[in-house]
Amino acid sequence: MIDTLIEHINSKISKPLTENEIQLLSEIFQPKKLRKHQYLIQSGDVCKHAAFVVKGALKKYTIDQTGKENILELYIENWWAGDKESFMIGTPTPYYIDAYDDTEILIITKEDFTNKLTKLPFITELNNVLTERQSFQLMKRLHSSQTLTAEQKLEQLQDTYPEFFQRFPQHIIASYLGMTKETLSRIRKASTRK
Amino acid sequence: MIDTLIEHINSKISKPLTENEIQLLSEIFQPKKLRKHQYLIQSGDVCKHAAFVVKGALKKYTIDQTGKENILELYIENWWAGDKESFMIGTPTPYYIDAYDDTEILIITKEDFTNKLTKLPFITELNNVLTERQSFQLMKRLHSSQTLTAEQKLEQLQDTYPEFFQRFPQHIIASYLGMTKETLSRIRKASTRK
DNA sequence: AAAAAACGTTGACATAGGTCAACGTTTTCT
DNA sequence: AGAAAACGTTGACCTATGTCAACGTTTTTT
Repeated sequence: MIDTLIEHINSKISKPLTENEIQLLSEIFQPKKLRKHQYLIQSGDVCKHAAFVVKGALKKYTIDQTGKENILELYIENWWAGDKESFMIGTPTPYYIDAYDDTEILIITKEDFTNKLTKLPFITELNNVLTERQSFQLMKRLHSSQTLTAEQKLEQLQDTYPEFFQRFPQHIIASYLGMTKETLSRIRKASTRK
Repeated sequence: MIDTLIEHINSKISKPLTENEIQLLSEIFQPKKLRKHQYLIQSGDVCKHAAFVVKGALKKYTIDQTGKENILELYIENWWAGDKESFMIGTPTPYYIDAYDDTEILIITKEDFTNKLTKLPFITELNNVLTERQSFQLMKRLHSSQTLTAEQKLEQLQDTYPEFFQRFPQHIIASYLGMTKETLSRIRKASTRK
C-alpha cells in the first residue's frame, strides 16, 4: 500500500525520495479501511489526520437545515482527503467526509506530521505543490460556479474529471456541481439529443 | 513604501526579517503607480510580476462573449495582486486586472523572485502561509456560491470584508458576489426594510 | 459651467433551475 | 428469494434571479 503513496509523492517533488525517507514514511503512515458510508470526519470534529486514498472513493459535504447534502469535493485513488484548514489550524471542521465505497486509506496523525515530517524538505515541497494546485483549481471552480450554465458545468466536469462519471452516481455529481439531480438528468437528456 | 511590505511580511512569518533581508527586498521590489483604469495584466498575458498593493484598489475579472465583466477578486492595501498560476507556471492568464483607483504597488519580476528570493526560508514560509490562506478562503467562497441565496451572500460579505463596501461601488460588489447590480440593489432595499 | 459618464433604482417581463410527487428500474440487504 | 433502499426520469408547477429599458442623481471630464 505504501508504494502507492511513495509513487504519488515522487511524482510531485523534484528529486526522488531516499531509502531513509521511504522507511520513515512506512513507519508513520498507518493503513485504515473504511466501510461504505463510514465517516472519516464529521462536522464539529477537529481533523486530526491527513488521509491519502489508496483505493475507493469519498465525498466531502455539508448538511443544511433541511438535511440536504452539499458536496464540495470528491476523492478517489491518489487524492488527499481531509479538511486541511481544520488539520492545520485546529479549528472544528464544518464538513462531513465519508466513504462512498469501501475504501483504503493511509493516515498520519497531526503529531507525527508536525514532529516527524514538517522539518523534511520534501514535505515542504509536496505541501506547497499540493496547496498551490488546490488553490488554482478552486479559483477555476469558483469562476465556473459563478459564470457557467448547468450544461456548461457538466461539460467542463466531463473534460476535467471524466473518471468521476464512472465512480459516482448522478445525484452525487449533481450536488458536486451545485445543481439538483433533476436538473442534471434533464441536461443530460437534452445534450444527448444533439 | 517598502515599510508597508516589510510590516506585512513580518505579520505573516514566524521570525522577523533581518536587516539583510530587508535590504534585499528594498533592492528587488520596484514601486509603480497605476492610474485609475490602467491594466496590471490583460487576458492572454503571461503574468511576469508579483504585485503588492501599498495604496489603492484593483479588480481581477474575466470578460465573457457579451462583454460582461465577471469579477473574481478585489484587492486593496496589503493584498497581493496577480495571477499566481500564470506567474508560477508561465501559462497565459485568462484574467484582466486593473486599477479601480489610482494605485501604488511594489512589483518584483519573476526572474528576481526565482533567482534571488526562492532560496530564502522566509519566502517559502510566506508563500506557504499565503497560498494556504487563499485556498481556505476559496473553499468557503465556492461553498457560499453554491449554497447561499443572494441575500445571504451579501450578509456574509458584509461580515467578512466590510471594507469593500467603502471602497467599491455596488455594481462591482454585485459582480464579485456573482449577481447583477439590480439584484443587489433590490436585496439591499429589502433588508434595510427589516 | 456644461456635457458626459458613472452609478443606483425601479418596473415589467423572461427564464433557468428548483421543488414536489410519482413511477419504474436496479442494486443492496436479510 | 423477497423486501427495502438507492437511483434516475419525468411532469407540473414555482421562484429567485436575470434582462431590458427608463430615469434621476452624483461624479468626472473638458
